[in-house]
Amino acid sequence: MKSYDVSHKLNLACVQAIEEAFGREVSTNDIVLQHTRKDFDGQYTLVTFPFTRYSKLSPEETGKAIGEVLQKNCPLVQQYNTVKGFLNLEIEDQVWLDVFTTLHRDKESFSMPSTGKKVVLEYCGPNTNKPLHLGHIRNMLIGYASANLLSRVGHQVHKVNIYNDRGIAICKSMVAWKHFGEGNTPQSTQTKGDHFVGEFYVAFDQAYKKQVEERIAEGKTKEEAENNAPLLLEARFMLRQWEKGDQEVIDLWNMMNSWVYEGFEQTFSRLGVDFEKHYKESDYYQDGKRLVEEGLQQGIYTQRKDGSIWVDLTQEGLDEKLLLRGDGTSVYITQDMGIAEARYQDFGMDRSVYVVANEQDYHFKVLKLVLEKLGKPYGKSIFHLSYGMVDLPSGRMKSREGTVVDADDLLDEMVKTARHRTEELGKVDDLSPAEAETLYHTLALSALKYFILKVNPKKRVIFNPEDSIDFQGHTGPFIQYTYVRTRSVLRRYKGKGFEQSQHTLHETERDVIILLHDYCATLQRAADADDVSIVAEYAYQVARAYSKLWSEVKILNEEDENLVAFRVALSRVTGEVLADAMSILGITMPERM
RNA sequence: GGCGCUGUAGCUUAACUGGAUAGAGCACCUGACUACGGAUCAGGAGGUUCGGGGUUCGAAUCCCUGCAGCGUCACCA
Repeated sequence: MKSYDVSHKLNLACVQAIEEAFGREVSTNDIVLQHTRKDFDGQYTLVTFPFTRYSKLSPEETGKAIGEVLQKNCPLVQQYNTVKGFLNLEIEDQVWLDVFTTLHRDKESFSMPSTGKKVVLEYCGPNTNKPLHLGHIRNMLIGYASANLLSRVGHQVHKVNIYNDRGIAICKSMVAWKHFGEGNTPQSTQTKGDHFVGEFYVAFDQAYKKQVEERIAEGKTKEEAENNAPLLLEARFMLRQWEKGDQEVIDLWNMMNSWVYEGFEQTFSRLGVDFEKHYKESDYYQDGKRLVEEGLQQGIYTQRKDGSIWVDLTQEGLDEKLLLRGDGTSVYITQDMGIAEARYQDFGMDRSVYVVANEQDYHFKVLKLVLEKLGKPYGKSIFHLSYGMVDLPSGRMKSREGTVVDADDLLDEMVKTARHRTEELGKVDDLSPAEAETLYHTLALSALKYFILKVNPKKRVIFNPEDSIDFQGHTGPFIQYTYVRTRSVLRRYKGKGFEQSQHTLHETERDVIILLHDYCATLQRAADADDVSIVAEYAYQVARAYSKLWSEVKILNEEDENLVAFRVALSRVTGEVLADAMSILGITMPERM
């Protein structure tokens, strides 16, 4: 809660006013204060319906009674008006000017105190047998931005990644490389490592399909053919060899995975995301077993005749769930239990956030319950930040059908578009080639990141590769452009610094100040809701309000030099808030564009 | 089939968690001091918030029901 928070002060004033007017104590939580709609006079509106039962008056009369007391007692309130059950409060301009003076003068005005809470946030979680795609991009952007947001509101955040680096999938790539690779490497073929390995995953699938067809032609049933095609048998054999620790297989596996990691690192860095630690499934997949044994000892889990271990979640409305196979090998959830434990040992976090698509909602419900039943502190700390998957107009992306939107290709495409648009406008023809390239990259990423992050993470999104992503309107580049304007003003201004002002506010000035005033509360709301799109939406509103101000008042060409100093200061703070909000989203601001 | 998620202008979306006449952007039409940066601003047109009930002073939001799409219910990960 900031000392300059007008709505908080108003909230308290309303509580007192209601007590004075009707002799009833109400809680601050009962007060619904909202920003006044544009069509009415005022900046805050109190909804008075809930208080009619105390006042025994009509909603409108209730509002008048409260408004009367507020006008008399509360120095913030200049005037009031009522419309039906809504009491609109007009705040003194000087209040807003004082708020702005604080925002402008006090370097700490947008900082937030440490909460002392440790958060581990996992995102990305790719398989190591193929390159990253649009789904991973959404995951990474949401993950990275959420981590920034949580950190911005005072938590200590650790970003981690999990590599799904073992299993049948990577074995397929390995088998295919042995057969068709001819000893080639990413270096020898000038191919990005993850793409290189991905090509063999596709090659496996094609060769496998061919084998299946041949065997069907030989008179085998479809099922027979699919289950016993030599390539598949070979991949399964390789998986078993891997689990046995066969050195040749392990070496091949290490080599191919290292190619993939190198490729991933390039994409991470291009996208501007990073991790404090990468967990590898292969290092931990055995580790959950001890926890399962523990649960079995405590009688929380049950063992069947075949030796498999299960947890009964029917009381919780779910099913019975397998935790350990009859032969003692672990399943997906077993390893996630182990990794949760490892993570707690590494970081001792208060909260563990998993940024994973909503197709795994059920899995995380189970994981949380299973660990809670064990009484582990990291059980109840689990939060699945479940986001909607990215689909194409034709439905789900399918690698087999080649409809996957590749992350690197999409980035290339965006940079190309940014270059075209920038060259078309011709505003920065004097930049050096290197500066220009940096700018195209900055704009391209802004367009892409904003496009994805402005949507509520929970919603499923449909991405049409045919439609290009906009650079105008409700977009990242528009917000960057607004920032660039504020920078342009600051570059040109040679006058004195702003101290304070007492002028009558222009409507657009008031609108901008109120938005800046709301910044910290908005960040908090976004963090509480684990919804970074709230930050994106806010940045857009600020940019729009400033653009409107730009068109309606003069800044540098205003005659009153105090007013110029004020508007320059307003431009500075606006620019800083825009840059800060966008940096949470992982978007950087150019000085010119 | 059980469970879960989603459904808002042609398209992409917002609505501060139950509040005023559902707010923007794109696309379409019209206009903007020879401009402190026009990647902008202003205006127009575009809505049965999937359908039907219910709760409430008040519902896009909560409850019931139907429809559509998707996910999940593997000794896959």
